Amino acid sequence: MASNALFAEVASLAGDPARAGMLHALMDGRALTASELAHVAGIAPQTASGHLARLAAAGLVRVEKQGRHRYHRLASPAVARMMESIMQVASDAAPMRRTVRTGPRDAALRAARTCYDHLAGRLGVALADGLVAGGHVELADDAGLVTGAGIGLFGRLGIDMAALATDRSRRTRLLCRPCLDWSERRPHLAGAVGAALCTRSFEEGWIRRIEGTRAVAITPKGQQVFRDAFGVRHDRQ
Amino acid sequence: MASNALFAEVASLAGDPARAGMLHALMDGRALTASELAHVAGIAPQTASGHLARLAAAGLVRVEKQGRHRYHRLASPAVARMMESIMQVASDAAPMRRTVRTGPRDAALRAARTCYDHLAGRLGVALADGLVAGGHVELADDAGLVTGAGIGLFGRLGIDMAALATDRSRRTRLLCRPCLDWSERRPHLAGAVGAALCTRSFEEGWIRRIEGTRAVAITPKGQQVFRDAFGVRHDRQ
DNA sequence: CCGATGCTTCGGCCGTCACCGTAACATTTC
DNA sequence: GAAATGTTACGGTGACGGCCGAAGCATCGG
Repeated sequence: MASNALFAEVASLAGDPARAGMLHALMDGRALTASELAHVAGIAPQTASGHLARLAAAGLVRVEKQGRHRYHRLASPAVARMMESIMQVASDAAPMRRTVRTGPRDAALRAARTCYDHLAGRLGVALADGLVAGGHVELADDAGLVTGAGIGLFGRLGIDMAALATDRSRRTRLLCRPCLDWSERRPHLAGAVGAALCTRSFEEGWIRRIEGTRAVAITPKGQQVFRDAFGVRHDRQ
Repeated sequence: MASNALFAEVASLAGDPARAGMLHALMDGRALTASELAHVAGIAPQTASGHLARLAAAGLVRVEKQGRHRYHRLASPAVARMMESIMQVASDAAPMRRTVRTGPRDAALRAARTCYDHLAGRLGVALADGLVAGGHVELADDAGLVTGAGIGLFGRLGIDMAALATDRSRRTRLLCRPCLDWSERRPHLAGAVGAALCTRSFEEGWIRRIEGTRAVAITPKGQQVFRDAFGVRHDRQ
């Protein structure tokens, strides 16, 4: 079977620690330069360059040259979903191993972070919980949908569900997807709705990025909105 | 980040051609012996044994000893979904490569096959199309749901939607999920409903396995049922 | 109890690949 | 134009890991 070789190549590319680190860093959906990626992976720039060339040739990342910089980003949401699913399997296996050493830097990540194009961590899970509790969203293991009440809520927050519909998915209620959180081990909101909610949160200043990581900080304004609109309590821990 | 090492380990395990072949063979959801897996991967039994030990230690496969045989199966649906998502990325990259040589043995696979626990290939896509066209199912990129009419249809086929509900997902309409087909590049039906439909199809003799592969053959009875219930025409090519 | 079968462990060979030093190329800035 | 910065190309080194042959354990059948 010819597809087997391609499969192995893709998985193998993701299987190198250095490349995995780079892909991980790209999971926030932003475009980074080769030097930045080399730094996060802890390798020399020329080594990173080679890795990135291979990742680009295989269609995992997309490069975009701009002046003397070359910005790299994940090639597609499909790649991000692949990363998620591998993380999922990895964290399933984790409990059986020795204690997962949670460094202090992980704390911010666990509190709130971006997961490619949507929000994850305790914030992401709390938002999903709040939406479910409020009857705005229904989530199952494999799928999710936005209710009529949810369409109204999102509309009031400036997210037009009808505008999110693509050619393929005209049923606006289906534009959401559960994404199992690797730190919380519970679902959070992904899909078009999750992405729109994340984008909106940045636009409105409800959250802001913490420099150099995928973690995000919740602003006072954000805490108020999340509490009022979604019923999310202040995250104390 | 500690999770990075686990991630790389899992991806790396899937990235070896021999192991990828074995995992691929396990994608039909059945349990196979170490010898069978060694055969499909084209390696010596002792080599396969080492691979399988590592896969089991990492939580990708589950072993089940039965007499002098040791049956291996995928550890969880999460592993199957990971495999699917990697295949997805791999097939996205494929068009850019040289022509995907489709051996004659692939023909049966393209016509109809199992994808872990549900049906894929032209049959799987045609079933999904028929269900959508008939208003029994709604499918978007990220999610799917069964309509009221769909619940009735599945009920008449002996699939009780209420019985499929788990603790987590009480909303029976959400028990379905689109799974992008690597050969057809269009979605087919996965999730609890897809799995139940596949199981039912074997029970009722609508399809039967083709020895030694994931491909399945559609029986005359099956062709009639698929045509009458789902509007699937006879698959000519 | 003995041979056959399925599976695993051990030891050694060999290819692959990640890595960096050095150097060249491209682009921006002064 | 020259220096600085970001990126790519090349060559050599070292290590990790896949592979098989041979031998050691389990289990089943006679």
